[in-house]
Amino acid sequence: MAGRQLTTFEHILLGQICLTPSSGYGLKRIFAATPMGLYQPSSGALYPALHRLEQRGLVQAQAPPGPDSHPARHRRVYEATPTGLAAHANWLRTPVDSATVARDLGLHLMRFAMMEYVFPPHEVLEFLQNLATALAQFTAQLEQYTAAVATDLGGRHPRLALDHGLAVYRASLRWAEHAIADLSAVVPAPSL
Amino acid sequence: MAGRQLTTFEHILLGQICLTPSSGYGLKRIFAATPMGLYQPSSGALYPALHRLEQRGLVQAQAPPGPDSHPARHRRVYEATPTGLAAHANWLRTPVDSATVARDLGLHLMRFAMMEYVFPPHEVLEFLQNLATALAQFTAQLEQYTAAVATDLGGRHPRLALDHGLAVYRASLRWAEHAIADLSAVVPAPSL
DNA sequence: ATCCGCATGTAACCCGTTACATGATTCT
DNA sequence: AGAATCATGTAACGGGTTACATGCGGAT
Repeated sequence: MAGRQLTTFEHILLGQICLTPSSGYGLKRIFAATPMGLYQPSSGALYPALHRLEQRGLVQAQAPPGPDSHPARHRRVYEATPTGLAAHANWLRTPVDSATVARDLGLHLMRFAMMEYVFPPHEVLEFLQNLATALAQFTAQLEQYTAAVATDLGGRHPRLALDHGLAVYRASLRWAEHAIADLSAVVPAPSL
Repeated sequence: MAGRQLTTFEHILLGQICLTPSSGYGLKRIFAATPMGLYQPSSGALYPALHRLEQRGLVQAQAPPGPDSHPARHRRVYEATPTGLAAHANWLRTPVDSATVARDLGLHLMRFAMMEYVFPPHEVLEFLQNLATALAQFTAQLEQYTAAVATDLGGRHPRLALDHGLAVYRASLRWAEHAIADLSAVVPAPSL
């Protein structure tokens, strides 16, 4: 039934629509307003992606509500179908892989931002815990690699570049731990 | 003369070849061995890219050196042409834009790693200084944005995600400052 | 003799970018 | 009425992924 799996972009669109029914243009504005629009989708990416989501039955354009004359012609507001909501929740539950956590960090943060009203607190904490574990593993591997090639690195720059990675992922790990503490404060604990 | 500008991927391939003449397979191995091959190029991306670089006259396959029987059939080792070296140096000199420094951080680190034997120390320091400035500007903007939307952020997660960005880019900035200090120690200063 | 790793290449497919086209709504 | 903005769409193009094809070289 399901064809190939969704693009990252499609997943993010679907997530936004799950959060708030939106039109294509509305989504564009959201991307533009978002902290420093790191990615500004083009029309040629946006509208075809929405059509694909619609064809899969993950979203549907709201039927023009105005029963009168010309019912909101041209404006297509999409909302998520039950299938779409399920697909989105499923995506949010994708495990964090320590081998690719560095490459996918931005994506994981996106997922974290989107799971606030979809997951119960304990599942959010579980996600953050997995993220922290993956980051810890990754940094450990990086340290190990650094130690292994300590001498025969061709020059100072590669070593400094490694240091950068280490510094950044450690900061990310500290953030994850802080976020866990912050969110745990509200939800004291699953009582056991 | 020059068609459209090179892909990021093409620039990185060119840079590697400038550093060390390599075959396609050799480049593949380099990517695989590099700290956790965040990106593993496929044959379908690698070989066509090398052909494009060759057609532009940026690299050229070494003539089979063995004058005897079958001169290293099948192995194509590329080396950079003067044009290629110039294009690479030019790419390394691309300014760091504070508006996109977050998106391009990985790329800038890649460039930093590659400029060790291409640039004189003072130019490397200049690059790091520009990077630091851009990161400082970017984090300042992020802080400003955070303050502006402090109240009407819909939930806790978006705020935490912003905190993550801030933490990471601050770590990057600290690294840049550290790298400047580290490299300046060797090159005391341009004497004025 | 065969199997595996080296090494290069190609074709189908998909998606994002660029650039353009088009119509509706609102402001002046 | 005319301009700017809202809003959706499409065509050409390019490049990356997947998957496959091919040939050479050394190992068992």
